[in-house]
Amino acid sequence: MEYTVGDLAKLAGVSTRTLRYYDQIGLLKPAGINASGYRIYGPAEVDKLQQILFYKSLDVDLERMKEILNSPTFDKAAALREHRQKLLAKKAQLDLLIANVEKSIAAIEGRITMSDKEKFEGFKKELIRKNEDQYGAEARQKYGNEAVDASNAKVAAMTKEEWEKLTGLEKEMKENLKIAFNKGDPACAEAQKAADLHRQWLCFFWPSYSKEAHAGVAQMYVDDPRFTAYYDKEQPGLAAFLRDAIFIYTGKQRNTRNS
Amino acid sequence: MEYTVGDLAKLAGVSTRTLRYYDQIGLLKPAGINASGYRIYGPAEVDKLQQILFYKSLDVDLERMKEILNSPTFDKAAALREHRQKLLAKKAQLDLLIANVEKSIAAIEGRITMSDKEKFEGFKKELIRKNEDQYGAEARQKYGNEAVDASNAKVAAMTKEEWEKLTGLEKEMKENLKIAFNKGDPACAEAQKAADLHRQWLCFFWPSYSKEAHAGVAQMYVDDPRFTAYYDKEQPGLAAFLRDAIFIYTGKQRNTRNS
DNA sequence: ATAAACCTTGACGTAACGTTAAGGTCAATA
DNA sequence: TATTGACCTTAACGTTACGTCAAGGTTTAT
Repeated sequence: MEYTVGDLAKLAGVSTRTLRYYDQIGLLKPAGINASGYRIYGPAEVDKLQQILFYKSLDVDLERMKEILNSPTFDKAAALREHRQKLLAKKAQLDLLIANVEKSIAAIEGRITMSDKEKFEGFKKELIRKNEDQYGAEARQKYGNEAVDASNAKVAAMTKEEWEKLTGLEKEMKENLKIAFNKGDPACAEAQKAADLHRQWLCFFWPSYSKEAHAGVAQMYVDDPRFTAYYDKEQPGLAAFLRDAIFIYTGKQRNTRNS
Repeated sequence: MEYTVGDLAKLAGVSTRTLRYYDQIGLLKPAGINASGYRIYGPAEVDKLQQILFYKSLDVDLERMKEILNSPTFDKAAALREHRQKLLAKKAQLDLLIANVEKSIAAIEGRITMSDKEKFEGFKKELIRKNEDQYGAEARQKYGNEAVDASNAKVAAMTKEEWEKLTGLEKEMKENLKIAFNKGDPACAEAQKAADLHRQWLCFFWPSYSKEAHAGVAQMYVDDPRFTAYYDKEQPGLAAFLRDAIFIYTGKQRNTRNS
């Protein structure tokens, strides 16, 4: 398969100017030149252009590409594996930026206040990474705090309205639940109100509501430690109490379940 | 808080030249100039610079930034949410590139032969995306919600025995996942084992398995705060790592993997 | 009071092309 | 056969987002 500049350009999605420039700087010379002075590229050049575009997507400058691609010890597979690693690193960096954005959204909405220093942390890390990228260092990944903040900030990714409604629902539910818990009766008005609010909360996530599913979730709050911990944190026994209230709300019989 | 160019530059991790340039082109004017002609920046400028750096990380050119930031209808929170969407889109694009790299490695190792056209597909898609990015097309992420919510409903309806089987699977998956996470490679054996266990876990609920749905759920683990919080609680970054592993797993599914 | 460490405004350099400009080549058509 | 239009060529200046001196004024610390 032989290509002229235009053919290869179209194939690769780059401009003909780009190919001529690569020829000019000696990055990608055509396989030959025909009688009328046209550049002719072969399959080897297609492969090399692919390599070039890969590296380009990584922001490797053309000078460095020449070094890499002209190296006699150049192992394609190894280069691609390295490339993959870099792409993954880039993605990790993106995660960091996303976390920062989400944090900023939260800040604007008044839930968190960020110090001026904090505002730039994501970008500073990016600078460091770029440096490391450029000079081939492979050390990285200790973004502990940021990642934790990221997961917190995920909540911020919801629209403001969603967030407010959700937190409002949850807060109201908990208030009712605590009052009911102190009364000790999962059938009392407050407990049933809490169960109803919990249903609304669930409906926020679920496309369709069913009593059975609702009861199932309530049971899971007791069986699954991650949920139990959440509810029992403020008031031990609250998870089980909520389950009882929901069982009554959904009409499920209180049978022999332990915990 | 008042800053001179050097102060702000240090804070933001940019050069003083950059700040003078932004002043020059009217992108970021200082709050004022003191008696000796020094530029003085205030908190509003810190915020604006942050916005600028956000957009810069997206390859938005400075001219467009002026339009965006000087727009009277400019809503910071909305802009950030849009920004976040773009970052997520960029990440999706990275996933595409990674898939392409994986494919190329396979091709080099003789498992597949790629046509010349195929070799450039990833890059062409990138071009399209860049265009869409530039001209304000919106994000489109449709998959995930229904599937995940459906699975939640099923979890809720489960018996305790089923639940225990499930948690067993999950525990084993997590063990593999943590080992893999420490290695840092979502393509390594443990990570892929974890992805496979995760598939089994999913098959517990799903009537039919599909790679696309699997990948969709993996993405949800990162997008949905409920899941992210769960995975990242023990090991920050784990949700994203699991997603990456699953993306590789679902992309490589064709290569004789059994279980 | 003098150096170090800031700040100022030019002004030229750069990477990786985009964009004319001015012209040669090739296949198909009037 | 001549011309059109889509190719190709080299040459050269333009662009973006700064980096990098240069030449000089200001502030702070000793």
